[in-house]
Amino acid sequence: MDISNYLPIWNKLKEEEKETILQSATLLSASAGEHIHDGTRECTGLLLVASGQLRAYIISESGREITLYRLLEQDMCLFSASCIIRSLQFDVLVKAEKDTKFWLISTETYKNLMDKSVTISNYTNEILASRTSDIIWLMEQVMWQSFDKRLAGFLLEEAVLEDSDVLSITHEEIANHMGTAREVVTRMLKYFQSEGFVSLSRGFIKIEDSEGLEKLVDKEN
Amino acid sequence: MDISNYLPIWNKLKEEEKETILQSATLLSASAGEHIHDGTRECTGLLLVASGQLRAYIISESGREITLYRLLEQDMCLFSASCIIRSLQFDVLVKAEKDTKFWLISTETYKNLMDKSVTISNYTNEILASRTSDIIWLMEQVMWQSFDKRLAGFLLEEAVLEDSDVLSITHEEIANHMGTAREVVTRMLKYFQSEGFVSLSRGFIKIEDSEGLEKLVDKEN
DNA sequence: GTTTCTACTGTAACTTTGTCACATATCGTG
DNA sequence: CACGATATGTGACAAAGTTACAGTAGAAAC
Repeated sequence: MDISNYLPIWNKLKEEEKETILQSATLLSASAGEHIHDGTRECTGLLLVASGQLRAYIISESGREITLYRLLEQDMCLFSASCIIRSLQFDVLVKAEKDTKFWLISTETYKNLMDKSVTISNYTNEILASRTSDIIWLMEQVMWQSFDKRLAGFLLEEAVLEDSDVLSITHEEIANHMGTAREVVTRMLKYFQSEGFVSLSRGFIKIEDSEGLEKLVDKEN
Repeated sequence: MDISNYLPIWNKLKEEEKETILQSATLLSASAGEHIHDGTRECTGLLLVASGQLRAYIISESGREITLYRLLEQDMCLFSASCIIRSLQFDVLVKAEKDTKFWLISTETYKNLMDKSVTISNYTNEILASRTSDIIWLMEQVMWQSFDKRLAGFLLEEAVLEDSDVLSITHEEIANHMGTAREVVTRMLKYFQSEGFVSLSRGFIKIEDSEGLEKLVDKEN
């Protein structure tokens, strides 16, 4: 399985462009928990996920985190390559949430490709726009959704990603995804448990009533 | 004064591209307060500000607003043209904050240019990345800054934009910029007044001690 | 198998911010 | 000057973030 299967625009590329990509992309692995890009300006390069799951997040001076979006198979991460696009002036961190394989394309290579190929440049646009959409969606959630709904939504989404009703996650990790404090998560989870939505044990959350959680998410007020 | 002075990449364009832009761009005006793009999917087109000031913002179901960024002379607004870039799936509204002149480039024209010119496509990338930076910066502010600092920063920035120590703005308008409730703004402004930072009157805020406000913004904790 | 250590969870008290319900004040217009 | 509309002020309460600490499960050490 080579990189061509993971680039939707592959067929639109010229032979020489394909060749350049094949030559310069290296397939790497990261185990769950490993840091891939630490947000400093040193350019990691362009990431294209082959399998597994990455998490892009920002972190405050005091160590508070919030997940901006996740990267699954075929997703491409531009923010780890801020040096390609001058105007990216912020520190997004990327770490593996599961064991992950990904291609790394060097920034020089990609920069060259972008400068020559409209196809690649326009594809980059699409990716950027798509990430921006994700971030604005997150902003809307953070600004205007009550925490109980957000947490319910997070648990349901997590169950999909894990493909299981039993989530292997700590309150602290949830807090880091959602940009809040661990105590706030604990408090709300206790409430969810008292309502019979979930049952709690150390390091695990079992979803007992996903319909109940869905109703909460969809509730009007 | 034509559009060429407002496009930094003008000199890099081919003659025919310049021609196309000159042909299709129309110079329009909007008075302060006027809506330019209402966030529905119908594509307004691409905006390029010649003079004045625009505000891009999002709005919640309950009518709460928050300003994502502002557009000044030479700034270009892509989000009013979500149909150019498929992946833009959100409703950003744009309104004039001052009397504004701007060029409107039709989406078809721009789409064609983007599909042919690497220069234009890459420039679009820069703009998108730059807006994304703004939004992430805003996210960091909203998540991790206390409200007193945010308000102090807002007042100082506003004074720069208005080039005056006397801001002609209501508490409600400030709340809409900052994504909070009017009462919260009133409460904090009263506190600022009691500290001698500002003096308040109906529809106006006078900055009496900008150093005090700056100190507040820069304060460690 | 018990002890010890560490990471995880629970909780109370308090601060800050957001919400709700009104009261009061100021300005422009008739 | 009265009236209506918009703007501001305020108290009581709710939701979420902070601080400080206590309890507890599971892994590691003995």
